[in-house]
Amino acid sequence: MREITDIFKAISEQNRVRILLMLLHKSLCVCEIKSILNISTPTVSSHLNILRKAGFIEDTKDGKWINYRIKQNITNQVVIDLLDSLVKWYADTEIMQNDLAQIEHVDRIQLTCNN
Amino acid sequence: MREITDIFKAISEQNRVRILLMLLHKSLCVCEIKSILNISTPTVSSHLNILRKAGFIEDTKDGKWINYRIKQNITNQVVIDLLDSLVKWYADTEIMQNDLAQIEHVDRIQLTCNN
DNA sequence: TTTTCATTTAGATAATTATCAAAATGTAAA
DNA sequence: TTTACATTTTGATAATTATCTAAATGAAAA
Repeated sequence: MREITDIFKAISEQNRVRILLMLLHKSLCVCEIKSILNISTPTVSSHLNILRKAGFIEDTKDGKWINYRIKQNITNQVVIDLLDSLVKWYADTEIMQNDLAQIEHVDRIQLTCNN
Repeated sequence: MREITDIFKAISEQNRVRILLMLLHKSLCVCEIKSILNISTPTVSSHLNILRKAGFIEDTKDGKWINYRIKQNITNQVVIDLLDSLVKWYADTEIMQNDLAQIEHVDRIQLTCNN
């Protein structure tokens, strides 16, 4: 029971929902997410950790960067159902549309990730 | 967007999920809920207020008591979908089975609600 | 009209959470 | 083997939340 409410808690914060919606369209590194959400790197890292523990995402190494993406083989039915629903529920929101437009033009090479 | 995360917040707390699952089977008053969750009356009242603001429940008067029940004409699609999923997600949990067994035998007349 | 009693509100407190700056880590490139 | 830099961890702080007791409210019954 605690496990399920932790999944709900994970999507109860706007920045984390924005991260999930972006990752549903494209894998991203911490500094790319930071550049869109305009919050500090440690805060992004903390949100990613919460989403990972809840079972939504996983990470893979890519040179200097760590790519975060939606988990590949999800077995938890709550997580499966919620990922499926999130796009539908947030489709009409302006913030999601803006974020998705922005990730198309994000370039990690040009980002200075510590500032 | 804020409105949707508030809905997730509402179901991110175990006592509130237990209340929703019970109300999906039977309307209940504050003191009946209190007798099952073993928390104080004001705390139950606060949880019900959060669930009401999120759009899950409504209340009707019944003599001395106020009956809380699942909202009758829900238009918010997130709330509709979540109520539909909650039973499925929690069906296997021991707490839910215990709670549902208990509400069958609850008798508001015998409960002393202020203690 | 007074009393009773279910519920809500107020006020206080302890726990949790989102956040940041600074320091640590770890790895790829020079 | 240094250096550079993306990310994580640490430590601190402000905001939010769950909870309680005590007081207030409001309506039904006596």
